[in-house]
Amino acid sequence: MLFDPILHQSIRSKLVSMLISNKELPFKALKEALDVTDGNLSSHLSKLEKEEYISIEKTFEGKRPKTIVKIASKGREAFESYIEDLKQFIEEN
Amino acid sequence: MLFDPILHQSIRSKLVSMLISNKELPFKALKEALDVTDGNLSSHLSKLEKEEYISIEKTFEGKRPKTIVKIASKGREAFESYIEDLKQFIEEN
DNA sequence: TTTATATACTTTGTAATACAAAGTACTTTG
DNA sequence: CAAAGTACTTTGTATTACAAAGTATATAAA
Repeated sequence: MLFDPILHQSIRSKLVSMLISNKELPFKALKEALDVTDGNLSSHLSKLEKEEYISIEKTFEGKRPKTIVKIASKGREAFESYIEDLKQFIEEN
Repeated sequence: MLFDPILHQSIRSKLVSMLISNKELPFKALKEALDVTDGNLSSHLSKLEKEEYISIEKTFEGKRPKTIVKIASKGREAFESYIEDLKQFIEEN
């Protein structure tokens, strides 16, 4: 039984977890909480968006660009399954 | 908090888990249980051995080569920590 | 008895990943 | 208005994860 390869990665699982408990988060908040470089976060977000696990909304805060990230239903379901898989793995060990 | 990159991989975590509950296992049994190709298993074993998570013993069964794999103390400890990390992650979610 | 097939692996090649560095497009500040 | 800052994305690269091909020996078939 293989774990979901999209979520079985330290940064992405934490990222998705944050989006589930927060409804929406800006790029900067994610970057700081996850302690990653801009480029690294950008590529993880692109990957999650491509898989439709999250949605990315580009807005403005005053005159500055602002990227708002939200969980998508597919991402929420995948995360729940992933947690169940982890639970089962732990129970077996 | 990042998960141990050696263990945070579907095949390797399952492999190490098998070694913890089995004391020792031959190459073939691992290959069949994990449902991987020879090459893939070989490289995962090499990686775990390089990290001293496992030990690999080359013996013979009759005239045929036989590779016996065992958990090493470092691997056992790392696995226990990894499980604790997973538990904590689950509790937070 | 050479030839083929099987066993038990390891090495090599390659596509995908994870990351930082560099780049883009502004905006603010000295 | 030049320099520095903000908010990202794109590019380059080292590392992975995997299967295909290779190595070495053993057994079976012709």
